Amino acid sequence: MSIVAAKEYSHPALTVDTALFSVRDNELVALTVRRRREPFAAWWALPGDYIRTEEALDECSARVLSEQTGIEQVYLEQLYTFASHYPGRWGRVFNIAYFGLVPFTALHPRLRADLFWQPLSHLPPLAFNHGKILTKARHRLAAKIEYTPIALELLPEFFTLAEAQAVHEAIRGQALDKRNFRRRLLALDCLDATGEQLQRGASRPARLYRLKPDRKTP
Amino acid sequence: MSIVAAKEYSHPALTVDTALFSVRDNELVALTVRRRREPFAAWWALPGDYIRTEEALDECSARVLSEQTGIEQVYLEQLYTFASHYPGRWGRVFNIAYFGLVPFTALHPRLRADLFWQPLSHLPPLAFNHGKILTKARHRLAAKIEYTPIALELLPEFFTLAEAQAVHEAIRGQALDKRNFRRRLLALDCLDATGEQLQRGASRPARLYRLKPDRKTP
DNA sequence: CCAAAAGTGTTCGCTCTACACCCATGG
DNA sequence: CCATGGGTGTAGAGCGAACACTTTTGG
Repeated sequence: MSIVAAKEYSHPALTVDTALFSVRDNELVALTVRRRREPFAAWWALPGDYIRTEEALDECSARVLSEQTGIEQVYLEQLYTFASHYPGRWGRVFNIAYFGLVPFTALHPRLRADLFWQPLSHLPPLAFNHGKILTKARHRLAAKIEYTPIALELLPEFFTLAEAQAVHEAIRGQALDKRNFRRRLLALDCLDATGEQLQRGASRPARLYRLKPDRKTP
Repeated sequence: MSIVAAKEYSHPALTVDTALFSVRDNELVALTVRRRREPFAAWWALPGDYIRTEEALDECSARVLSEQTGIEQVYLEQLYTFASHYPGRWGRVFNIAYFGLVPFTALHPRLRADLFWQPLSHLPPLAFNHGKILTKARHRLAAKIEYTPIALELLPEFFTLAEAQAVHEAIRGQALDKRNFRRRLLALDCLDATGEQLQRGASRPARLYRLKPDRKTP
């Protein structure tokens, strides 16, 4: 890298935009925000914002989710950086895209009219290049679920094995064998059986598990 | 993303820096450039530059490699984006890091005094955060070699199976079984046997292969 | 006692691994 | 004929996939 006066080069705007997934009724959904301003006023967009001076990238993604959706404590990882150009005063924009997973219950109580969980099977067009970001995030999720227990981040703190299986089935889009699923998940040794049970309806109660507190991030 | 006047936010410098790997004498090496200017004058750095206006990210990585090393036709993929801060007039810098693979022969004829292939076993300190970038690139390479034939990008157009095996062994740092390696690689169905043979020294000639022309990028 | 979801083992086939000898060539 | 690296097959172990019944509870 040859250092020269930086002003000879473009100093464009940088945003962090986050594709945030959850699972509702056994269906994979992504969070969108209704835009209020031009460009793309009234379109759905991913939560995102310009990066603030001195802010770290991971912090920025978490801050924006907190401000725009009220969600805290999200699993986040960096996804990809895109370069775009828009006519008018915005000009060149770089999006540093993040990829996030939350339990559906994390947002539900605060869901407002300008926030909406889009089922991935019926996505509307999104503002800017957010459709492309979401597509890439979806591929990352589909790939990563095959070799890490990352999908457990979509569940609340305590969950049953049946719930864990439903989440995996929603992402993979196909049914899994119950015995094989349980054996493999427990073999990863990342779950603690709490001893508690969940009684739901007219059936045998299910044991509740949670992620081991000292596990590595998936 | 709420659109506001962009000038309320930081408009920092953006660089693209590329960790370029090759294999020399069965050892994994990374290309570094000797810096001429402050900061970090005379330190080794990864090839990189500021992004030019209107330039796409992939193009920028390829351009910088071409300008600074003369290498064309490199396998490149985006790696990660880092945010750093340096005192003085440079201030905030974002590095969009790339990860590249080339046959060792691609550079050798043009190797100049300010370019050096660093053996990864004896890395000097690098300028800026380039040591961190290189570490991350190395992890990506080690992970990806396990499930894609990406390491073949380190070989010239025509190569023997023994050469392919040597490259994998250099990256993994351990010897592999010859029969198992060949069986697996050929089973991927990404190689064409050219029918040509390579005679080298006092031994049976080796068949030459090349990547199938219509293969997908690894 | 019936409906509903939870929980539990075994068999089979395939894939991965370990392993040793003959072949073609140049000197 | 000897040294050098190229090329080949098979047997055993481990892993993942397929598959059905019993248990616990509420109504």
